[in-house]
Amino acid sequence: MNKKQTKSMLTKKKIADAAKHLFIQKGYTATSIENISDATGVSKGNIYYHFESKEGLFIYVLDEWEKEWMEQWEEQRKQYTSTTEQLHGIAKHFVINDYNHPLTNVADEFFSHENSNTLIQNQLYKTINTRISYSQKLLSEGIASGEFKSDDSLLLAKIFDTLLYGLNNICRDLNMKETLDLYAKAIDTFLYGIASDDSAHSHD
Amino acid sequence: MNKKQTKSMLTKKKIADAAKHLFIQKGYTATSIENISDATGVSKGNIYYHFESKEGLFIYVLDEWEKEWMEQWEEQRKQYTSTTEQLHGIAKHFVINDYNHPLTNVADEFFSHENSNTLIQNQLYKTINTRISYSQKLLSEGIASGEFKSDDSLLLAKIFDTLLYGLNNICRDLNMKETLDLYAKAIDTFLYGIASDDSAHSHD
DNA sequence: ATAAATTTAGAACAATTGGTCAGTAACCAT
DNA sequence: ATGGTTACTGACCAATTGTTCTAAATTTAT
Repeated sequence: MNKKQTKSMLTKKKIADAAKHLFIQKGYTATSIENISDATGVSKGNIYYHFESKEGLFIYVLDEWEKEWMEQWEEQRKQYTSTTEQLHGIAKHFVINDYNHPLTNVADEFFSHENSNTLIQNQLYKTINTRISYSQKLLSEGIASGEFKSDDSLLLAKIFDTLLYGLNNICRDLNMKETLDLYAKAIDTFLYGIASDDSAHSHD
Repeated sequence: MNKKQTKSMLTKKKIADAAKHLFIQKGYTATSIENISDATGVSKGNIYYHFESKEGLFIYVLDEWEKEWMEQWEEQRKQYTSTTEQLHGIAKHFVINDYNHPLTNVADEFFSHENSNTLIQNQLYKTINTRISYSQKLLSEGIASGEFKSDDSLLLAKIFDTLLYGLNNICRDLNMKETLDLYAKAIDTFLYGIASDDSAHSHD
C-alpha cells in the first residue's frame, strides 16, 4: 500500500471513529457533518470524498461496529459451555463493550449525553419513573399475595417495563394478533422462565 | 365559556392532536411546526400563540397522552383480579391503546412510518434480524440440549433481544456494577421466571 | 357603534443543514 | 523533472428550521 493510500485510509478511519463517537453522544440527526469536520480537522469536502452521504457514513459506522462486536463476542464465547452461561455472557459483553450500541442509544433523539433538550429529557425521565413505580407497586402486591417469589420489586419492575417498551422496537412488522401473542409470551416468560423443569436452579 | 374561548380551545386541541399523530409518524425532530400548520390549517403564528415552543408543545402532548393512558388502564384494571392477570392485561392494553407510545416510537429517529430514511432503516432492520437470528440459534441449542423447555425459539429470541436492547433505556443513570446486576437479574428472570414455585403454572 | 381584547395569519429572520464545486496540494509513476 | 492521479480544502448553495413580529380579523364589553 502506498504512503498516500495509507494516509487516505487513516483519514477515513479517523472520520468514521469521530462520527461513531458523535453519533453516540448526540444522536444521528443532531450530529452534523460540520461537527465531524470540527472534531477531526478534516474538511467537509474531504468527508464527502470518502463517504457518499451522511446516511452512507452512518451505515458504514454501523456495519463496522456490528462486525467488531460479533468478532469480540465470538472470542469471549469460547470460555462458556452451557447456553445459560452464554446468555449471561452475552449480556455482560453487551454492557461492558457495547454500552452505547446504535440499537439502543443512537436510534434515539432525546437521551444523548450532550443534548441540550433537557426539558424533554426531564419529562421523559419523569414519565419513565412514574411507570416504573407503578409496575413496582403492582409487583409488590403480587409478592405480598404469594403469587410471586420474594424479590427486589424495583429490579423486576425495570425488567417488566423494558419488555413493554422494548418489544415494539423488535417487532414493527407484526400485525396486531402477532404482536399480542408476542407480548403474552413475554409476560409468560417473565412469570415462568424458559428453563426446563429439571434444570438445576443454580442461580444466585 | 365564551364562543371565542371555546373556539380557541378547540384550535389548541386540534394542534395537539395533529402534533401527536405527526410525532408518532415522523418522530419529534422530523416533525416541523410547518408540518403541523399544514396538517391543521392553523397558521404557524397561531401555533406559537397557543404553545410557547416546539418543546413545550411536545411536553404538553406527552403529558396529556400519559394522563389518558393511565385513566383508561385504571378502568380496564377493574376486570382483573390476580397480579398475574393484571400484568397480562397491562401488556394487552399497551399494545391495543398505546401502540405508538412516545417511550417506544417517538423517541426514535429512524423507524417513523413516513420517514424517507429508508437506507438506514433497512440497515437497522438487517442488523436487528441478524442479532435475533443469532439469539435464536443460541436458544435452539439450549432447547436441543434439554437446558430449556421446548418452545418457539424465534419468539424467545425476540424477547431476549428486547431485554438486551431495552434495559439500557430504563437505566441510564446506573453505574456499571448496577447495570451488570440488572442485566444478570433480567437473564435470570428470563430463565426462571418470577412466579412462586407453588403457584399454578396455568398459562397456555 | 365603537373601543378593547383576543385570536389568527403569514411574511420575514437568523441560524443551521446536507451537499457541491472549482481549485490547490501531495504524491506517484515514468 | 513532469504530467497525471489522488486527496484535500473551504467558500458557496439551496432548503429547511424554530421563532418573531406586524398587522388583520374576530369576538366581547361598553
